[in-house]
Amino acid sequence: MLEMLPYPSGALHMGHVRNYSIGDALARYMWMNGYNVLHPMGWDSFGLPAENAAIKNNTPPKEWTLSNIAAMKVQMKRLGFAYDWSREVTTCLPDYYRWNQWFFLKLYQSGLAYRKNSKVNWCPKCATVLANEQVVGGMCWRHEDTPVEQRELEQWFLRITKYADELLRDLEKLQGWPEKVRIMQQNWIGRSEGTLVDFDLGGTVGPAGSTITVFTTRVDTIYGATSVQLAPEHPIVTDLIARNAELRAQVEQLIAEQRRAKEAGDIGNIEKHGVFTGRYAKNPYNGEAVPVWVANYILMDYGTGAIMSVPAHDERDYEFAQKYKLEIRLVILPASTDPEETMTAPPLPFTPTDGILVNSGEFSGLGCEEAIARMSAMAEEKNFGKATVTFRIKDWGISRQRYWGTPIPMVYCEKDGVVPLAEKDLPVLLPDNVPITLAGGSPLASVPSFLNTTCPKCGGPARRETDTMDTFVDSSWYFYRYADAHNSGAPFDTATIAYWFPIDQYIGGVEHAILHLIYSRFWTKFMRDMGLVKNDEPVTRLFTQGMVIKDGAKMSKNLGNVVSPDDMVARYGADATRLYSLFAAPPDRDLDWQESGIEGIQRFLGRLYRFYLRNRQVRNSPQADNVPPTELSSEARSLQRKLHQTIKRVSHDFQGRWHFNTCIAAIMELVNEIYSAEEAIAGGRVPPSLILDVQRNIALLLAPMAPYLAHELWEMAGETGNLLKASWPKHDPALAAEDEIEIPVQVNGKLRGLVVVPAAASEDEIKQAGLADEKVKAAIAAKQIVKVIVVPKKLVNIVVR
RNA sequence: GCGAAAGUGGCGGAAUUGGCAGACGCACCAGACUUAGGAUCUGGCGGGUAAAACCGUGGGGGUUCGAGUCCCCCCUUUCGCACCA
Repeated sequence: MLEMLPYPSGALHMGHVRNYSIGDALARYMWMNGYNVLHPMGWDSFGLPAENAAIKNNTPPKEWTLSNIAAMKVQMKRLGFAYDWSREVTTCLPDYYRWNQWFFLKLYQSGLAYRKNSKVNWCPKCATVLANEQVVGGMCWRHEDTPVEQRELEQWFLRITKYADELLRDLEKLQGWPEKVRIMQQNWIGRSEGTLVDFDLGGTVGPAGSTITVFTTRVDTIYGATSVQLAPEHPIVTDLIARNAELRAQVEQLIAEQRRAKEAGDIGNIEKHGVFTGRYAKNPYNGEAVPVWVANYILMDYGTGAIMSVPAHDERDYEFAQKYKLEIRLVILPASTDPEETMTAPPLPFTPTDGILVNSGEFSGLGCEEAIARMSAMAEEKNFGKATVTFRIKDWGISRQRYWGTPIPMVYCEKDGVVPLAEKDLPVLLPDNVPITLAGGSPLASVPSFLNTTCPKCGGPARRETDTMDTFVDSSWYFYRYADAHNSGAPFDTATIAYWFPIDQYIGGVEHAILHLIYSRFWTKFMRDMGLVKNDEPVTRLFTQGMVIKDGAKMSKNLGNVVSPDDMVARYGADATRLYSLFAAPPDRDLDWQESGIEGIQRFLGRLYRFYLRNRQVRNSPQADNVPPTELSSEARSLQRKLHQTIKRVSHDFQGRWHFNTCIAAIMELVNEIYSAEEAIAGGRVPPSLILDVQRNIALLLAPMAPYLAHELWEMAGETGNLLKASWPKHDPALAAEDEIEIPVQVNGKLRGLVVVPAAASEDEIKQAGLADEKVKAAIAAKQIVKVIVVPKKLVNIVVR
């Protein structure tokens, strides 16, 4: 049972309290059901806020982070979450991050970590690089108002794309994950099957034989291609503008437009512009030379950065062709059972894939799908293209120009170039007393004692890599460490992992649907391939809880609507705080925090407590003197029935849908029932053994959700053993059963009366009782009964005319 | 634009399979206890009516003896994706 570990910002917020209250309730429930539950906690403790705090308060990141951890641990303990602290994982400590470095070396050896000069996302506020996943709508994921810039930098990348296909395919296996998260990952991976086709530029531009390779998912429409469109940053364009000043100016404008749109996050709405290069490229299928354009709606980082433009069968191409009066050539007709329709030209652009090819040489008459297969095969045969698969997901850039992260264990030697450290030289320790600025550039580069080292290969002078790792590296495998937290010879022991993994249940916010959860899946697959783990996936079941809302908005410091857990605990107690976070909404939905709501919970707990206080003497009653149900007073029998019904309802919700709000409501109903039986209890009409039974069971039912009070009540009921080791109660169906039930009687579907019948009444008896009801009689007087519907135990409906 | 989820009293939310809509809690009203009540206990509480009738689950149609629940169309909100070739 695992909840996502927090970033140690200094204080828990209500979102954490909710997340951990859900997880703790489930862990405790599982313990009471006899399972061996591993329920750990840790700290995702590298990252930028520690550096910001260092600047602001002049406190070293390490000090700030460790004191935050200490403070938050106190908060967690106060809330009563049952974690195994002996397995605590703190990612910023060397005994953890050394294994990040170890993994990095393994990745490097496997060719999965590599260095590349590339255009990267740069957040000026963070003064560091961001992974693609950390760019949200053109903005930094941490600074919603800061546009991400593009910079050219040399960076370390992890080859997550090697697993792109498997990451996509295995989503199928994750049936215990929310559909929504699977779809988000599927979109992120963005697999697309298509064809690469070379358009020959030979004789028209550049050196003879040079080609433009386009990527298309609709090669079947290629006879309708009337131009080729290049991304403004395409290498061929770069080459062309080097020799054409006029074109250069125009292309630069396109680039600027594209960049602006990207930064504004509305690249989807960019006004399509283009410029003709004056060159032509040859369509290898029909030998036709089509004009080559540069257009701002073509992105260099998708596919090949070049497309064939088929205006008749693509919306974007259609729009573009209309604007520039390019030829629009129809090559697909609708395939319809109606021959008339098949012959008529469809409204343009016509994009379905179930049409029939026309004007397409030898391929005319084929259906689209078959045409795609045959045309791809032909391209490969004749060596001008091939079927291919592209992905939207890119390799994971992990270099960060920051101090507070895992040092990357590589050195640069003048003689030997890039050299990995040996495993025995790990960990590369993060030095203390490093001046932190947000000036940009890696802070570690300013620390000579860190920077200057010797080459592991030749022993000559070398300098260390000064970038640190993205913190998502830390969280990609932290949960494995819980299972073997003190292993100093390996990240963990494989056999131990095989016992605990995959994680049965992981709980956290949906905001990690892509970043953390896709990196973790990648990391697991890599570890499996190196033989370190046996599972293909880290997490069998994932649950994403809703946000905590106040006054209609997500709690945030900016809006000033945060509720402090410490305040709540001080005013209402830990149990009430936890219980309210479970009661106010089902866990998958957003929760609206209302101060008056938690007061109601506190009242309920008080009511419950007073019942135990008033009836302390029952603890001495012999449990064995059970009175047969038939000999109980009606008040006692009602109470007994309600008790067993409550056990049934609470157990059911714990096993199924985790609607703790209705669990708590059920226990409240039971307490209300107790209060209505108060007089009977005082009058001695409820046997002490039954009262004691009620007391013991309520303590058990409440134990997962309100542990402090539950333990106290458990003792008040005369028990001394550990409540978590007591078994979860079972209801007795016979005792839960009603003797009599109320049956609504409808006439033509409208409620007209209520009759009380024995629970075991036959259909006919129910029907007769319904027909005999005075109100019903009145409603059907002078009407003809067409039929009578009797649903056993549910209702009677009399249809009259 | 595409995809998903949601829409129920004054509020948070119940109604697990088509079967008494509004459990439970909050707020509110009344009463009891009390010097006092922001404590506690009891009762009331969708709209409407003197009481009924009747009307009520975003709107409009439909299926059914019966629809919050199933089907069709539409509206609103939230989230995700968005020239992905």
